[in-house]
Amino acid sequence: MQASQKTMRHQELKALLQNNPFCTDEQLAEELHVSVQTIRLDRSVLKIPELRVRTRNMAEAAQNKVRAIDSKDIVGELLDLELNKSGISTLTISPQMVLDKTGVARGFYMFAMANTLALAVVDARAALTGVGNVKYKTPVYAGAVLVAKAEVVKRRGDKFFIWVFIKHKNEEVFRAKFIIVSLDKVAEGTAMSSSS
Amino acid sequence: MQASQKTMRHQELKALLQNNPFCTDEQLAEELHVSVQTIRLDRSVLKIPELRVRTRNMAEAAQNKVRAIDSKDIVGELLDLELNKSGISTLTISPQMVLDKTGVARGFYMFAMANTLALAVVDARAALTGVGNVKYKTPVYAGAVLVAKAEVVKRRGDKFFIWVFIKHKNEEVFRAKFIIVSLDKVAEGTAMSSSS
DNA sequence: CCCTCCTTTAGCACCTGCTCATAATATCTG
DNA sequence: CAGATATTATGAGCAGGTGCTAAAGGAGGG
Repeated sequence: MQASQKTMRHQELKALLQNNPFCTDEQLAEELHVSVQTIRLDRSVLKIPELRVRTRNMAEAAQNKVRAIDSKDIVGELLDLELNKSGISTLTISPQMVLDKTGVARGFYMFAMANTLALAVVDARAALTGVGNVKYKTPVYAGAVLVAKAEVVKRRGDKFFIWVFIKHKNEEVFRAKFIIVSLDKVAEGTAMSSSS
Repeated sequence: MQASQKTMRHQELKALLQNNPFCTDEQLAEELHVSVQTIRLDRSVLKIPELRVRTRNMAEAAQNKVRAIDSKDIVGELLDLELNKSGISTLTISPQMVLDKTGVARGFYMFAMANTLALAVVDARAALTGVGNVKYKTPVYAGAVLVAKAEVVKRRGDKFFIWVFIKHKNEEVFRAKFIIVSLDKVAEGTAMSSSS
């Protein structure tokens, strides 16, 4: 049960291409100490296309895909939702989300997560954030799986008072209070009163 | 002075590649009703690389772009900075940053812009946001060019109290108060003495 | 009218990074 | 040891070019 060198090589191959997709078979062969033919065979087994096709796919995908980030990746995924009452979402901190210097996640990801969840909770076709009040309690590092819970604590007319807590492994890392203004009835235009 | 058909063809060539970069010389030749050799010659004059290189450049650029989005595109560009005192940055709201339903910019872009600016102002190798207090005053739509001004209003030890105002055409659309905690001891070479 | 200059084409050798097929070795396994 | 499996070698062919040389085609000037 030596996990057949082949299988291991396949893993390595995939890993290599992961962090450098622009690699010719020749380079891969050298890296893995096998012949070019072996690499070709491996690629064909693993259904990995040749360099040019890989490159091309990336270039094509890039034209459309680039923008996927600013919705899903930033705001997390909704797990549970009770309109006008509460909601739960998760977000995994990726290495791109942290500051190089400290390795700590940029604060606005937590804000975005909380704010988006708060907006989702409000049962309105459109809603805007009026005020926000946030507190960062503990730094968060890459890889952390955050869970946010939002709760409507008060409602006055078109204004929803919502609290959001974000936890990482049962430790609270962030909390926020929002006042969300529903634009549902109030037609477009100056819906934002938000007294100062 | 017939603007030499050649020059016109060059323009057309560039235009063609603009909206379909994945085009072989052969296809281009057919499109422009000239021979492949002419296309090659034109490309070489215009310093347009061959298909494979073009594709590759795009793919490579895409890799960086993904990263560029969550830093630059979200947080704006720094225009002016006086460490420990003030800073100014701009951010243009792109169509991707708005909510489909209302066309209003997602609130966390303003938050991210303000927060990042506040952090930049603090003259420390590392700093974290402690608390934030934000208020959205007016909705912002795509195309808006936002200008944020940050000012340190108070400093107590490692805590900086910073106010940030974001304006769009002289109208205040957002304001925030942050307490930023510096993780440095005391920044060296500070321009401002500031009581400690 | 011919001659010259510029543009456009053509032809050929070569390159990279493959595919596809076929065959010859290694290497392990029962 | 045979047999299977894994690896390597070999050769032909393809796409989409580069680079170079050379020839054909006007269009205008003298």
